[in-house]
Amino acid sequence: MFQCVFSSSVLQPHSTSCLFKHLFYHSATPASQKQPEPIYSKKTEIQRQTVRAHSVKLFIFSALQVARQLLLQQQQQQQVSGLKSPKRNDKQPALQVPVSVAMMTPQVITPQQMQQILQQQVLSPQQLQVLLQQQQALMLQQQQLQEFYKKQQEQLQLQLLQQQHAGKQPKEQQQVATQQLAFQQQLLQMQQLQQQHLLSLQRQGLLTIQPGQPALPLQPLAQGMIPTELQQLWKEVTSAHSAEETTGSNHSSLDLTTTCVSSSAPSKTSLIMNPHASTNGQLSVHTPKRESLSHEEHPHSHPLYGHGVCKWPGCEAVCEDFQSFLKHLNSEHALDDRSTAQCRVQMQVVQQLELQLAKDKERLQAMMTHLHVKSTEPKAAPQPLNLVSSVTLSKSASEASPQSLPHTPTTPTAPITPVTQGPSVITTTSMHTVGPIRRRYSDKYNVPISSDIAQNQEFYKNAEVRPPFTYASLIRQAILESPEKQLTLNEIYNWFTRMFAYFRRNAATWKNAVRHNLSLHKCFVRVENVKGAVWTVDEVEFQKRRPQKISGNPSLIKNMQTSHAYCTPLNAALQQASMAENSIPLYTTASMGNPTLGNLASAIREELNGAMEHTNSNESDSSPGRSPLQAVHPVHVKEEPLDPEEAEGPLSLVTTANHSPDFDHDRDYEDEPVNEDME
DNA sequence: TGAGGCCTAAACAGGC
DNA sequence: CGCCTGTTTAGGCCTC
Repeated sequence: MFQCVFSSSVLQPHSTSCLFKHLFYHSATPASQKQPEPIYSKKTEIQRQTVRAHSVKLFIFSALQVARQLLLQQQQQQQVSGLKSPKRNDKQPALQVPVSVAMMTPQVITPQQMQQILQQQVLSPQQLQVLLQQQQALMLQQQQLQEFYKKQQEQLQLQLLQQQHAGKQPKEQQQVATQQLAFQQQLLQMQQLQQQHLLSLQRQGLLTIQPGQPALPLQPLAQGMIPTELQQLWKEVTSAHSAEETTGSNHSSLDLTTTCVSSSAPSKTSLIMNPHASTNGQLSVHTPKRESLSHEEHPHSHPLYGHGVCKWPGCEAVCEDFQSFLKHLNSEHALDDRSTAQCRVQMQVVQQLELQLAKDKERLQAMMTHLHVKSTEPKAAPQPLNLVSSVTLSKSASEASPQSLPHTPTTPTAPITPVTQGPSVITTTSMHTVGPIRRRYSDKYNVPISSDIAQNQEFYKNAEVRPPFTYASLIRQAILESPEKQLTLNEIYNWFTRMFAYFRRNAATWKNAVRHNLSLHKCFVRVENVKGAVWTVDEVEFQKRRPQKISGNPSLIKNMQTSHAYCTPLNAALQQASMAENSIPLYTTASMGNPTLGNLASAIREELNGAMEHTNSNESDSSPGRSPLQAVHPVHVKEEPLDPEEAEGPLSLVTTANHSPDFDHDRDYEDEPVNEDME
């Protein structure tokens, strides 16, 4: 970086501003991005590793030093001008600049030079002045707050003592507590102010925060403090501040050694924010403070001491008692390179853990939110984990209990959940085509498919959840739902796509399966009709192929429920509750909206949710909510164009008779042009 | 472990 | 020829 500035031929001897800009840049660049030669004392950097933030003064001083160096170079160049090319002449000395500056003993700069340099700064002198004034004002404020806080503390203690003796005046206590609270809020505001100031300095490049240093976590930490911690912090601030004040006068002398050696004060701001920054140069408020707290209050419970072993990372030295531990701590883990490095590593570990914790918390929150929603509705509509779900929830909640809200026949409800399908969303297809897809139980276990479909109609329509029924059962259901108990193949197709979002994609696959099932199973009888062939159901044959009935066997039902990934609790409820509805092929909207069934199902479902929720939540998590319109994959529609002629034929009767509420958007699946027009 | 059920894929044929 | 419908076969997975 320095090379690119100094060795470059671009840099002419007169371009001091350029030099300062680069110098400024480097001084404001995190150490990890820097060249091995920092602008201030490399020795200090390596040995202490404590200076992590550069104060404005330090920067000014460095700039002045470089300016001096540059002036010297210019003088030398003037003396040797014509002897060497500027390029070569610049190159070597320029590289030395930072080092020489760093190692140089402080020198006095004339006011003219100072003025010159300041004029060439990236920041104007006025800006610097303002920043310095801001810092001083903050310091002043802090002092005032500190004094005020002390007074408050004394007052509080006095009052507490008085009240202990008198045992009265809870009102005053409240007032004091309120004052304390207000003051703590003031403290927090103060810290916020300082944080903002810190950030502003950072943005302006005047202050360097090392990557990984908790400049931002500082605020949450401060906010998370309990009053006692704040109090302790103030004590530490007080001591550190007074220490800083003692060395503060040296700053004005622009003494590099003082500034750097007083690495205990790398910057006023950081010092204010964190007195412990002096120990390792990192803004760590929380851990050391807690350490000291616990150390004071519980002398023998040190976070670094436990079970007779020093818990310093990588140490594990055996200390027989606490005193020996303290000796060990002071001797082996004193403030040196190793300790500070280890501390920094530990800090990064903590940061990583905090990051992980935050992520896990977020995940937990999402899970809880999701489960809470699930527990309030008998059959959750697809709940994508995004902000749209809030709309979806309220909507689906009303949809899930259609008895509460009568359907408006012309308004498809699902399009309110505008969740687009994206690769980031785990689709139910991907989830269910592998595992649970095999678990079809309705045939075997006599779970009324019509009830399930009726109760979860909206769910199936909107969620790409594979229905837990075999193709044969679905085909039979489709046929039985028709007024004449017969359907053409295309009508069966339409029924599938209309009733299940799942079957709006991969049409070639499932249609092939439908045809395969129609041909394979004897229960499906092909009847030649005037318009062609229609399919009917031979119930006798259908019952024949379901010999394994376990209805009435609770244990098997339970196993079925627990092992089933779809709609299990609801089916369990329906198993017991919806016999009134059972296998009525032509269920109506009224039957769908039976409040008793719905409530009972919900109640039973809640009772069962302990073991089932996770499966359902998985299901729901993997079921992206989507509107039917969006769920209709245009590609698939085009791949498998449905016959609009059929839609106007017998199918219209079927849908009109049975699903008038959804007829309009059912048509959308059947009539592609309309669908696209609507979209 | 084997049988049966189910799903998926594919080939093939006939009709429109 | 392409598409739809219908049949058949094969393989794999799952449950019992």
